[in-house]
This record gives sequence, structure tokens and C-alpha cells, in this order.
Amino acid sequence: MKLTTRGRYGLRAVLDLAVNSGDEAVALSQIADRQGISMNYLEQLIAKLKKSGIVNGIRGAQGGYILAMPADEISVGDILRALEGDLSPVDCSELNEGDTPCSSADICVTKYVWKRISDSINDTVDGIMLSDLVDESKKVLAEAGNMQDDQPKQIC
Amino acid sequence: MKLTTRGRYGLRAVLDLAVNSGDEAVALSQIADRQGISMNYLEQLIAKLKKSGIVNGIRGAQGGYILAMPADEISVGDILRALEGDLSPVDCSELNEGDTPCSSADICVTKYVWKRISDSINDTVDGIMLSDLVDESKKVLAEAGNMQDDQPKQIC
DNA sequence: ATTTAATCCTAGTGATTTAATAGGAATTAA
DNA sequence: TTAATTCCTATTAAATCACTAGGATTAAAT
Repeated sequence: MKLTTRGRYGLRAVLDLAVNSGDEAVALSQIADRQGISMNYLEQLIAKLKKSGIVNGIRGAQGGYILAMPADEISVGDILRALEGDLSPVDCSELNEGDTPCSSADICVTKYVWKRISDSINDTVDGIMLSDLVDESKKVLAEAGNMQDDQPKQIC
Repeated sequence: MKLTTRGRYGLRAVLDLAVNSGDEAVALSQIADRQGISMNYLEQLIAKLKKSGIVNGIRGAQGGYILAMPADEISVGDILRALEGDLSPVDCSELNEGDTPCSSADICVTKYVWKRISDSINDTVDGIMLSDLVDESKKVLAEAGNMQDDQPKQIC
């Protein structure tokens, strides 16, 4: 029941992009440096975000990435699902409509458990918008600015 | 973000035990047969449940397993945590008190996301008692009894 | 036009975890 | 004494994870 580094790094990368994006595109190398994530690996993560329509890539020199939508229209759920795939705790056709029907659905009791876990996870992450994290980040960075500079800059 | 077969099989096994236990202990071979799970593998799962005080083992001939407590005092959360370990989506000292403190806690924004996911999962599974599943199971089995016998008996 | 800075794309790899299988030791009712 | 059962540990094939590596493509800047 753990997220992989895809979800952890990827969410941090999108947040970094949202916080540090002005008018211009942000190069992935900058995000990788700030976040301490390998550039090559981050490329693979951002590819998933691009495929899901969360960011747009701009090729060529001075290129980079920008959010495809305003930060208050992107939920943490959108981001995590893009990176990790479906967030439900089991692969079960009763939870995911696309799947082929389960022949045991009639006598399956545990599916109620999986459905409730799945709904609680998705409701939670869909209720947090990227803009909420941007706001929180600005608050935290303002406080950090008042601290000594020998504070560790490493990130979870 | 998926449960492993430990959690899936293990929850089914405990439910099977709860449904099929009278006064006497239930042999693991019976549970394994009914649930279509390898006996050897199930042994390893039930060992975790025993260690967590959810079931008691009775050795020797005519031995088996019994619930260590009434089914309405055992939550699905207790069972899943025994089988899967901590259910939080990341290993983060801000979520798990035992861990060594995180040096980045002050500037970490995503920890709020992880905490909210963790709480929602744990609140959900702690709110479902084994007895709830037993009740549901009896209802489902009563209905299944009215159906033709050529229905699939395979389980999710 | 050339260079440079960047995204885009795919293949490979060591480490770890998963989902078992296997087999023997210990215990106890019959 | 036998048979049925839990208890315990080692091994393993397959999958997944978390990268690394390197080349192709694109477009701004010179």
C-alpha cells in the first residue's frame, strides 16, 4: 500500500513547476536540481504527466514545461493517478468500470471493503488542488526565509 | 498503491474462519481448500495474524485456529495492518511516530497530502468490523443458496 | 547556417519484493 | 504409536522498481 517514487517525486515536480513558473517555460534540469531528482528519471515521470494533459512540453532551446491548466483546476488526484495509475487498493471489476466483469461478484464480500477504501482515497486526493499546495508552499518558504541558512534544504 | 495478495488472501481467510468457526478450531487446510489458496502460503499469512494477536493457533491433531477475540472487536484495519504492515502511502516520520525525525519536515509540503491519505485509509478500515463482513457474508450466502448450483464458486 | 539548449524516446540493468514451493521439526488427540 | 496438525525456515521464478544511458528531434540564439 505504498506509493512509488513516481508519485512522490512526480507530485513534488509538479508543485515545483507551479511555484516556479512565471510566463516562461521551466526547464526540467532546473526542477531536477532543485528537487534533487535525477534528470533522466524525471523525464520519464513528466512524460506521464504530459500524456495525461497536466503539463505541456515546449521543445527546443529555451523550452521547458508549463502547466496545461491553472493550478486550481488540477487536483492531487489527477496528478497521482497520472503517475501511479488507478489508486484503488485492488484490481477489481466492481471498482473499475472498464474491466471485464468478475464471475464471483455475487458472492464476493470483500469487494465492499475495497470499494470503501478506494472511494476514501480518491475523495481525499480529489479534494486537494495543486493551488492549495502552492499556497502552503509559499507560506512555508516565507517562514524558511527567516531561518538561518545552514538549515538542510533536502526534501522528503 | 495496491494491496498484495497477503492482504487480500489474509482478509478472506480471517472472514472464512469467522464464518465457519463453531466451538472447535478450524484447520488451515479447510480454509485453504474453501478459499483456493495454497496451504503453505496461507501458513505464512496466518503467522502474521497470530503474531498480531488476531487469531490463536491450537497445535496437534484436531488443532487449528480460532479468533483471539469476538468478531465485533476485530477491525478490518487490524487485519490489514497485521498482513501488510502500516497502511500509510509513504514512509514518513511525520506520519509514523516511531520513525527518526525528518530533517526536511519544516519545508515539506507534500506531507500534508500523505497525512490526509493515510488518515482516510485508516479511518475507513478501522470503521469496518469483522462482524460486519460476517453479517454480509451470511446474507450473500443465503441468496446464493437459492441460485442454481452451476454458479461459479471461485472467489475474487 | 551552426551551435546550443532543450524535449522526446527507448533500451537496458541491478536490487528488491512478491508469491509462492518445499520440507522438516514439534505438538497433541485418538 | 500413529496421524493430524501447527510451526519454522530456506529457496526461487517472476515481476516491479528506480534508475542509467544514449541517441533523435526540435527550435531559439548567434
